[in-house]
Parts: sequence; structure tokens; C-alpha cells
Amino acid sequence: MTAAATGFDPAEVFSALASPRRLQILEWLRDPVAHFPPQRDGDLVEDGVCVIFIADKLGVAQPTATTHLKALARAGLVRSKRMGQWTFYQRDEAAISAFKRQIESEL
Amino acid sequence: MTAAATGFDPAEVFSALASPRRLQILEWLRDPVAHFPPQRDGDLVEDGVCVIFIADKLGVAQPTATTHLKALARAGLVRSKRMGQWTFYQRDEAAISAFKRQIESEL
DNA sequence: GAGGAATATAGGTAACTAACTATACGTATA
DNA sequence: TATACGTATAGTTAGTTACCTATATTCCTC
Repeated sequence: MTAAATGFDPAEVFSALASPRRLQILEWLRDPVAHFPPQRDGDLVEDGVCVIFIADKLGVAQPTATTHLKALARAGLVRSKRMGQWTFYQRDEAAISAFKRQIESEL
Repeated sequence: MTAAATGFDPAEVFSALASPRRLQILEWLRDPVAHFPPQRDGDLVEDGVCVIFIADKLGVAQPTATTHLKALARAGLVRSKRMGQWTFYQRDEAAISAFKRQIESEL
């Protein structure tokens, strides 16, 4: 019931979080302006951060970063926004808060 | 700093939680009396639940259950207590609460 | 001290994950 | 319209994980 109600599969969310790389991404995305350079197209805060910035900062190839970001998105922790040739990723704060509440009561 | 202060490696704890089996174990251990038969040696609540009960209820072989339980113990979520030939496992509520607080502030 | 019981360890296999390179796809620009 | 750029997908490889069976270890009991 609870999983269906919130839309979370707890094991999937925990799997997404079970990676230093992905935890690092989530931390950076808490304050994109502090961690990434300005973007030409798309606002760091309003739209999110483009894949290449994240790949570079992580020190991994772009497809690897895409995989990590899609894992976070599948878990519901981040949202992606496609704008032209860019895909911007940002935290889904509402979903993250909902997940925290679920942990608080169920763990 | 935070990880060292609490003793948690967040990625390791999340890895431990990234398994339906292990989440199930943690849930059962919230109320051992409701989920397991009485034990001859060792109190379900005071001492914890023996490995075989957990293996049987999970429907896996005993070594598999041991592996899951050691993963939870390494993450700090459960404590094991050896009494004679039995090893009893119980939740470490203080550690679980500390982890929840860490998530609340850091995630 | 021999046998049995509970747990741990060892060893093996199948499935999954993380990383890479190469390439395809879609959009913008020259 | 050709080219370049950002992202996604495909394919490969190495490492990890989950499970099993078999066996070792430890402890209790007779």
C-alpha cells in the first residue's frame, strides 16, 4: 500500500542511493550554482544541470553519467528536462521529502 | 566529517537496504514476537532472532540468510549476539535512528 | 570424547552493475 | 544542407552480488 501510495519502490530508491557517485550528484544538485559553471541555454536552478557538466565533474565518460542520472530519475529522486539538444537534471525535492518521510515511518 | 562522526558510510548503509530480502528482515525484526515462534534459548526481544528462523521464513538456505544478516550488521543496522551455539540478531534502534537523522539532514 | 545441532566459511555459477568505446540520433548553426 | 554538438543507445569487459551445496567450526549433550 505505502509503496503504491507514494510511488516509491523502497529497494529501488535505496539501490539508486547505494553509490558514492550518485550520492555525490545529489549533493551537487542541492546547490548547482555553487558547483557548476553558468550555462548558456537553461538556468542551473530553474532547469537543472546538463549531463556533460556532471560527467566532467565526476570524471567519467558521458554515457556513464547518463546511466547514473537515469538511475536517479527511475528512482524518482531527480527530474530531467529536455531543452533542444540539452537534457537538464535537477533534484525532485518533493519526491525526496516524501521518501524521507516514508523512511522515517517504515524503516 | 559526518560519516566519521556517526560511523556510517552512507553508501554502505544504502547498499544494505537495497534488497527486498533485507528490508523484509528489518521489518520482521521490528516485532519479533509477532513474526517468529518462541525460542528455547534466548529471548526474541531481549536477545534477538536466531539465523535459522530467519532463513526459513525468507525461504532461503541458511548460509544465504547469514550473508544478508552480516550485510545488515556491517552497515550497523542490526547487532548480533552469540549465545552458545546460537547467533541472535536484533535491530540496532539507536543506530537506525541516527541514520534516519543523517538522511534527513544530508540527503 | 563422540554425536548432533547451529552457524560460519569455502567454492562455484548465474545475474547484475559500472565502466569504457563506438555509434546512432536529434538539434542547432554555419 | 552539411557539420558540429549534446545526449542516448549498443556492445564489451571486469567486478560484484545472490544464491546454492558442501564442509568446517563451535558448542552442547550424552
